[in-house]
Amino acid sequence: MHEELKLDNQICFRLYSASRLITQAYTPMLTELGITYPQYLVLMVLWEKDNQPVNDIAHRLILETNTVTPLIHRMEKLGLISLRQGDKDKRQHIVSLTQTGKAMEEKAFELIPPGMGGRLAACPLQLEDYQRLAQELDSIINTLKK
Amino acid sequence: MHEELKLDNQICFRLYSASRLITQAYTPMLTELGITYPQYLVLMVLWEKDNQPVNDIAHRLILETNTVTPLIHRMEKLGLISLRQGDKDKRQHIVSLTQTGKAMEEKAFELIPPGMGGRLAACPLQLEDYQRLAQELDSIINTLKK
DNA sequence: AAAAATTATATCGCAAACGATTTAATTGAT
DNA sequence: ATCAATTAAATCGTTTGCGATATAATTTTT
Repeated sequence: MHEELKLDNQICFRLYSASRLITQAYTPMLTELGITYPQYLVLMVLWEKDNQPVNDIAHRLILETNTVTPLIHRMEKLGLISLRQGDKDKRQHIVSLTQTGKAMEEKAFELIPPGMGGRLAACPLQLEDYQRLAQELDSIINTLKK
Repeated sequence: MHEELKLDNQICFRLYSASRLITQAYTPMLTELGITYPQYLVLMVLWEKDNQPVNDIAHRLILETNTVTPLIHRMEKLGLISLRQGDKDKRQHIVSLTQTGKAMEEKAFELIPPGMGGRLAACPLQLEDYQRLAQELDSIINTLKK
């Protein structure tokens, strides 16, 4: 039995598990909003800066367009965003928030930070632990994204 | 614009991105072995302890059986594992490694630790950083898993 | 300016995740 | 012992994630 191949020694498995569990913790609030976690990510990108081409959203989320395109189209059907062709570059599809999409920011603000705070209240990590964790994760992300 | 809803302030987005990127870093080696990352996780569980029911594997990986069952069946088709009914509890399906599945441990040992070491060599984190990271992730995982 | 290379998005197919439900076997309660 | 509750797997449907490929528009080369 090689130590390197034990599940308990895998940082990757921890990231995978923590990521899934924390996404699951978001789910009750997101269900109340009628969206999924990746859809919430797209909304956060657009709340910060509206009217972005698919590619910029994908780049910001470190995803490929073959993931983002269908996601965007589902969100269009939900009435959260609208699409129009770019006028400078006709290949681009510019994604914009609808009124519904914009209005969701306030609802998310009321639901999600308190909801997640409650969910993580039992976690022994302090503010500075989360800050260091964020830095460590950024190191990994920056090393691995090409 | 609420600070709490900025992408850059989300620990969850960092976990999601780091998890996907590190899984992607495994992919070239796993492709050489002919398996996926979740299949590799199942193999690690079985390399540590062979002949486990589906439920125990799911529990170890913090997954539901509706994820693990199809995964197991794909691995059976690949010839990595075999399934038999439990003799004590006939509801259980016991998962066992085949010779191919057992033999893959050595190949994985030769490919994956050096491959991932190379991929993360440019990452500024030190051994103690990874150890602390592991602890912090364990805190989150233990808080959120019911 | 025409041809070649690049880029933006979309399409296709497959493997995960996961909520919800189903089936069969086991355990617990009366 | 019988009936109800629980448990182990499986099935179904939807959304992601991603490799591979396709299409159309733009940029670069020649």
